[in-house]
Amino acid sequence: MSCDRALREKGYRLTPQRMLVIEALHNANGHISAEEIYEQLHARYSYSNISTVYRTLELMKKLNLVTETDFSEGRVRYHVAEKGRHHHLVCRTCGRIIDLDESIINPLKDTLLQDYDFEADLRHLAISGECHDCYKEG
Amino acid sequence: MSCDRALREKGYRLTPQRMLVIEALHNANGHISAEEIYEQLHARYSYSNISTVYRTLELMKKLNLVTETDFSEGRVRYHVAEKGRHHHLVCRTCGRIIDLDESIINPLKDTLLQDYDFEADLRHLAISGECHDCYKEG
DNA sequence: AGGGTTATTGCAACAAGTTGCACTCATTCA
DNA sequence: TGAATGAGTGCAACTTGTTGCAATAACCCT
Repeated sequence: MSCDRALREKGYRLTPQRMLVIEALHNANGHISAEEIYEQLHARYSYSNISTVYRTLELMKKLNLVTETDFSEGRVRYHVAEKGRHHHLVCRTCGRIIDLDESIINPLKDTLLQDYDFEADLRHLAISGECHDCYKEG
Repeated sequence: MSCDRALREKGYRLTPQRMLVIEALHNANGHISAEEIYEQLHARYSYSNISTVYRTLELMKKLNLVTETDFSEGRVRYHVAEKGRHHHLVCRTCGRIIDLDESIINPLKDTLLQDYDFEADLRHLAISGECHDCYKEG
């Protein structure tokens, strides 16, 4: 759906650069890096700069339009917020990734809200650890 | 207690650089950054390099001697693992930090282990969100 | 449609962290 | 004790991401 409109409605300008960043995010099926977004932007609009990509992503994070997730691969990845509310378990040994429904975090969120009056932002986590097979061997 | 001994026992060498990194970590009350560790190291041992600090911290993380925590301040901070098992709630609006006992995460850890056979590494988290006062205003 | 306002951009410099390589030196073993 | 081994280091180059600033251009208003 329309990230474009969300930006406009909040009073932000809809530049060609921003439109292309949004398009790249929507076309990516799954998680895309800033560098990959920039490649697509630059291919169609050569007077552009990766700092614009970072600034656009920063803005979209602030507006809850994208989530940022660190899979411990040296760069973070982005994902349209509404396209899938989920988390990941990342095995530090074999790299295997297990997907998780968002609801698994709800009890923790509820506890933090009730006991600490804290509204935790826990969308799209990548939780590091060890999967069953690797744990057995280690 | 003796990080020194832990390194030796695992067959790693105890160099002056490593000893000074360990000392800085132990003397710091609270969370210390790589840069701060390097300042202390360099003051006493001028032929040293910050990459050694990073490599030592990496090794100590692997051996569960230190934990690394990202307070969203542009650099991560380190902490001797045994000196306090806890987490932090960081308010993204006012920056306030609320400390949390380690046990708060246990139900989630248990769920991940039972339902997904996944041994989650959830030590020393900094959970971002909004505290009561800021949430009321937003 | 055209002009003014100011958000947004490109650029270049910067900061944190990582990596490959050649050299050093702690440890092992004869 | 002295040589061989390879873990550990310093250095320099690199990667990802951030920031200040001057120039640009999207949007609003007439």
